[in-house]
Amino acid sequence: MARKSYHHGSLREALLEVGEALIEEKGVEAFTLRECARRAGVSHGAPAHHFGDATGLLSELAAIGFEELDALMTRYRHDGSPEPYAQFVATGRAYLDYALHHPARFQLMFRGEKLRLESERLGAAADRTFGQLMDTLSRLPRHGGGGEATLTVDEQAGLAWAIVHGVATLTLDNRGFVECVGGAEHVLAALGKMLGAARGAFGSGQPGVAT
Amino acid sequence: MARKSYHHGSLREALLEVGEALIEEKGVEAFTLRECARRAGVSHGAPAHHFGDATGLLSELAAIGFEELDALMTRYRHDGSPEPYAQFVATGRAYLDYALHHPARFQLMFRGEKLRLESERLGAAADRTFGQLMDTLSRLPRHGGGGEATLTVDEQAGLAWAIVHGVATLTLDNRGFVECVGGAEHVLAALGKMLGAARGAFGSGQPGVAT
DNA sequence: TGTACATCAGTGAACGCGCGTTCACTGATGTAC
DNA sequence: TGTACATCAGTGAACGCGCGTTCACTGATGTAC
Repeated sequence: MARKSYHHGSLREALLEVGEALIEEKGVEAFTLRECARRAGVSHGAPAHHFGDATGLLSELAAIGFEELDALMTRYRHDGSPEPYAQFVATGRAYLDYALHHPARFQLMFRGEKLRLESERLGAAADRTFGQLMDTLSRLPRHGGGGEATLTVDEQAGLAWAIVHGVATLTLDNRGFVECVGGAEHVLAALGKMLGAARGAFGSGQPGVAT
Repeated sequence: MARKSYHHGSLREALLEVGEALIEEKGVEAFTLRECARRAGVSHGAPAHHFGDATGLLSELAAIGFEELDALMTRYRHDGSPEPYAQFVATGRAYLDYALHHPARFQLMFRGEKLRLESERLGAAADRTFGQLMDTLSRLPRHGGGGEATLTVDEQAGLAWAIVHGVATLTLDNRGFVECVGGAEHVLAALGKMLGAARGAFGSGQPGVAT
């Protein structure tokens, strides 16, 4: 790992890798630029040349996170049936998988703390991800009747997003949830069942099973 | 506000009040014992006599939070119809109201960071709250068929909890959510509609409307 | 009622720590001519 | 091909900051006799 040259060569990438490992290991709160520099084997002033300050680096990490999540959703959707329900389930599955496999980055991305929200890359990546989410949900067929019980696209999307996000954050943060109702898989399976029964509200297509 | 005596008299309570204000104002992460002491007009060593360290004080705050949330749920349930759906909606409503009115404390309670999880008062209060949640949900009638689509108590509870928690955390943390799908009220209304349509899965009683 | 003593609550000075930030610097690299 | 120069990336010492923790202390309070 010893550097030969005075210049690192790819310090930017190295800092991102090391920063990722750091938050995954000790939590977002424990993140410091100095520790990052230390792990990258570089003096503590060096990171400033690339990221300015800690928020800069974390925002970049969050942006990468959204890009990955977006790609994961696309992949899951592509690998499954094109049927709207299946697409919806694939998207939710990707969201949940991402959260459970990258808990610290998920928190970084969705809590929005310590992020420079004006960051162009971050904003674009987040918009693209949320856009894909909304797009998938908007393709679900509406409830046929057109009466009072019809859910609008927004309502449908909000509920679906809330369920998946709720399962993800409760599973990550809350022991009580896991103890009381079983793990995320358990709840996901229940969601599949409910979608079957509730397809009147969520649209009239075939229910996709979440397992 | 000047103290007459050398002893504060009710420093413990004062520190809790001041700590509450501090996290609500600057976020849980910015909480320090020294700032607490400063605001209570007391030397920075004094809090140690009552709480040991920062985690001790925060755990006490979280315990109080659970006690309040538990009481709020009880009140909402008591004020509404005894019908199972209404009870369920009242519980969720209390959960959401609490989160939106005490965002920092809600985060403190549910993220579980910086808490002494062995704390007796905290554990008891949390258990009681989650118990009430589960109890309310378990009274919802089961789906009649008994077939594959039947949700168990745990599944039903997990889904309901996840929805409400998801709405709460996304509303608090995520600008994108609010922009894409409207506010918490909007989503709650949608939940009411969906419950109507999905009552086959959530039980066969009267649907309660969440608005 | 008074005295002696133990206990408790709050003080304030001191310590070491790791942090972010600054700054003059130096080694490496690229480019113009 | 060589030289001169600008620019960039990384160095390392120094600074001030607020934090938690420790410790000997002192004022107040309660209790035993």
